[in-house]
Amino acid sequence: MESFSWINTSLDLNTKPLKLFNDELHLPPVPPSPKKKDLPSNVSGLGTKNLSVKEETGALVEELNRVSEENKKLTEMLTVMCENYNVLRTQLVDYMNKNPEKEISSSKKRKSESSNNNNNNNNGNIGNSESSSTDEESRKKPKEETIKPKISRVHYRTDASDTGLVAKDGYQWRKYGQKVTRDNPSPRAYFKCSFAPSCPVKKKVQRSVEDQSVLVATYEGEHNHPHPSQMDSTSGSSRGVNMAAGSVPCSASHGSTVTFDLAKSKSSSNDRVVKPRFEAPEMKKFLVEQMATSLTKDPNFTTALAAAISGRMFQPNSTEKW
DNA sequence: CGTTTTTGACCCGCGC
DNA sequence: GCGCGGGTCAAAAACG
Repeated sequence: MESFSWINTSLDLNTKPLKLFNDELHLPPVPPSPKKKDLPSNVSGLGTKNLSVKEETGALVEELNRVSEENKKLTEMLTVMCENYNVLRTQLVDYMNKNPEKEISSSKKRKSESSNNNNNNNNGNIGNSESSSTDEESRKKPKEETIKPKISRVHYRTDASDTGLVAKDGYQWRKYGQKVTRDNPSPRAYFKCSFAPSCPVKKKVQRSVEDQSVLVATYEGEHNHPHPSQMDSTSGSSRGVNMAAGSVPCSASHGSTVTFDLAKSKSSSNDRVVKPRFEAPEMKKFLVEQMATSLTKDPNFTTALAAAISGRMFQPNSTEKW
């Protein structure tokens, strides 16, 4: 039951062109920690070659084409991944429908807690009300097809040496308890969202029994407030943070059909924006973390990145084209 | 000084 | 009814 497979987010990037590009410019290898004062002396030889400007622009255009093609490929890959995920999720839901007695024993919560939730939900009809009422209903009528898990589980890979139980998902959490459970020697930490009680989301974080370097975070409920990292960026025109959060590839490719809705929810009143997005911020974060990890671990990527940065540093004028 | 973390006590559901 | 175990509370400590 508990076995899970990691999404292979290793993108196997085609980093060669960047290296070639670097070589074509006859640039010196990037020093480990280049000081900016050294730059002019390094570049001085480059600036004299006016003849090679055309070659360079040609190479740039070629490179641009390559990159956009690669971008297209990546987008397609991500789309396929999203679709695969949806298929898997559908299968899981089907499976759980066929085996109702095995699934989620999560609804055996305290009475007081559920009453609290109801109180909250009566006041503000925001997003989460649907899921908790579903929880109530599912307790009364377990045979209905309402298996919409408001509980999602996310796995974070961390350093094995990192002893903390901090799953960095961007939200602010307040720890309210810690327990050593029977089946797992490592303690389980209990967190509430810092916006509690207005935001009823809770999470449990515990290291995996099988792999101590894996943090298993179990989320209960949905945040009824925007992601903290998005609050600053949404107001301005720059969407840099959002792009970094990884929502772009799906929106760029497939419109609203591609959604990660682990914690299935009808669109809340907050969702005025028409832009397609991952429904579960945890899932989004998870994907981003995975991609970031696999990217940073990939020496090809780091060298390519260094080459790209150095290329831009030596050609400050060309930045306008990007 | 306000907020967060720690940690032992307590609550509650479940199985026997 | 009792014990067990997971989840939560809340006072004290730690922290910024």
